[in-house]
This record gives sequence, structure tokens and C-alpha cells, in this order.
Amino acid sequence: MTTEEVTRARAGQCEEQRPTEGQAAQAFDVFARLCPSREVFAELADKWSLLILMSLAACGPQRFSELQRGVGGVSRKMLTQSLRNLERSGLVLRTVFPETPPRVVYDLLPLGRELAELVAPLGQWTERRAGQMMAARQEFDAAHAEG
Amino acid sequence: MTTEEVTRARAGQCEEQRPTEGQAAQAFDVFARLCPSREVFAELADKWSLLILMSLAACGPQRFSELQRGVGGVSRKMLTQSLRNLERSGLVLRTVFPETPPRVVYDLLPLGRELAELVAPLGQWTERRAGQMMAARQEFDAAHAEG
DNA sequence: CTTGGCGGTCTCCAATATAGACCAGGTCTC
DNA sequence: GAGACCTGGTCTATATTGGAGACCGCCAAG
Repeated sequence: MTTEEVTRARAGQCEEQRPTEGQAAQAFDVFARLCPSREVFAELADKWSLLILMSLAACGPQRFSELQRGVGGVSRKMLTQSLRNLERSGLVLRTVFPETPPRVVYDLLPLGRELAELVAPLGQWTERRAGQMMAARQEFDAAHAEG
Repeated sequence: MTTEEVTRARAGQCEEQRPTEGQAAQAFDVFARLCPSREVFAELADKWSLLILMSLAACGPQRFSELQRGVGGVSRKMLTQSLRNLERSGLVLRTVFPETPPRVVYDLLPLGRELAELVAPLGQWTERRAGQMMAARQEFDAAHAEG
């Protein structure tokens, strides 16, 4: 009984500690498989989308091919796809200048700028800690190589 | 010539504005395809790893099956894989208690806690703005449905 | 006239994600 | 004591996805 109680306290997805009970009774929960916020989260939380946001935040409005060069290794397909997603969700504005040849420029909308400001530290942190993490990997790999 | 200059200023991956010239001449650049920090970034920047970090930060140490229930929709395979990655990079500690039946508990290491503190706001932001983003999508889809 | 850039789309193939079975041990129920 | 279930995974088959590269119309430079 006691064991079961403890188990279920955690098993119940830690409801106590999640902010549902907070001040404003939030409707969204990224931890829930079918919550719309999860769907949104899943689309934003991939390397290309995050790098694109970081690039736009760091370098300002950019054309398609500038982004492709700036975000090293991204394929045109994934760049198009990620940009469409960001545009669709209201994070990025796509502007076509009807010149000859036409120019297409992508820029952050306020919503995207908000997110980009949260994402930028993540990239900086990764650069700062990359050394430590690579060292940890070597250690781990060495320890698990002995068979 | 002038056009080419401007183009190359941006094309050169916005080097001016990137922190390479800063105080400590950083060796790592997540924007570079072959930089080790990019490799690390690419592994961390996926929905499952981020949700796992968030869950560990929000609910403390958890067992495998607790995590599986907590992170809704994650498959055992992806959970195992993501946890191994986090463990390998020194972000998460895996402890086996040799009881019967054995218990396996995952917890954040200091490095992982640092990252989790940067990631948590991302989840909260998504929950706060999910409504706006879903509205933007509807608008976008409606605008692009007319053929 | 060939080459290159622009902003994509399309197709194909390899890699990856998911669903689900399976496993060895132990517990709980009936 | 038989059957069902929980534990922390692994393995396999299938669906989805990602990347490489071709192609497109249009324009400019050499």
C-alpha cells in the first residue's frame, strides 16, 4: 500500500509539482502527448528550426540563400520546410520583393523574437560546455568499450 | 563590386556579428556544420531530450518507467536512446539499485541542471504562446487553402 | 553561350522513429 | 499453482523522415 502510494505519486506525472495548480490554471501541458502545445513544441524543438531562429536573431533579416550559408549544413528542403513552419506559426515573416530578380527576405516577428531570445542562450551554453561534454563522452565510451 | 561586397558580408555567415572576435576567441560555433559543438547541439536539440531534461528538472530523480509516463508519448526505445545520450555527455546520472527487482534511477548532474534551467523557460513559453501560434496556423492555412 | 545565383520543388534512397513483440526475474491475485 | 502484471530494457518490422541531387524559370556576368 505504502509502496503503491509512493509509486503512484510519481507515476501520476508529478501533478503536484506541475504548474496546473498555479495562479492561472494553465490549459496547456507540453508533457501531454495530445496537447496542442506539445504539437507546437515538437515542431520547434529540432536543430534546424532552433538554428534558424538563432541566425535570424544574431544577424537580422536574411534571404533564403544567406540563411542556407549561415546555418551550415542545412539542405534547401529542410530550410524551406522549417521556414514554412515558423512562418505558419507566426514566428517569422516572409517578404517577397517584386524586383527582377525577386528577393525573398525572412525576418522575426515579435513572437519569434521572444522565442529566439530564449533559444540564443542555449546555443551559447552549448558552445561554452562543448569541451566538457566531449570529454564526458570519451570517458563514457572508454568505460563501455571494455567488453 | 558593391553588390558583391554586401552579398559577401552576409554570405560570410555574418562573421562580424558572431562572437568569435569577442574577449575569449571562442573555438566552437554551433552554426558550423563540422564543429563538435554542432554535433552536441544536434543531439540535444530534439523534443525527447528536451522533454526528459524538463521532466527531471521539474520532478527530480525518476525511474525509467516514471519518465516514460511523465513524458507522454515517448517510446521505450527513444527514451533509452535519449537517456543514453544524456548520460554519455555527462548531463544525467544513471544509478542501478541492486534490489529485487532492480531499480534504475535517473538524475541530473550539474551540467544537465544548467542546461535544464535554460530549457525550462522554453517549455513554459510554448505553453503560454500555444494559443497564439495555433491561431496563426489557422490563419495561415486558411490563407493558403484558396487555390 | 556557358556559367552562376536566385528561391524554391521533386524524386529517390538511406537513415530514423514508432509500434509492438519478447525477455528474465519477481509480485500479486485468485 | 496458473495467469496476469511490473521492471528495464532489446529486437524487429514498418512508417516516416532527412539528405543528395536533379530540375525549374529567370536574370546577370564573363
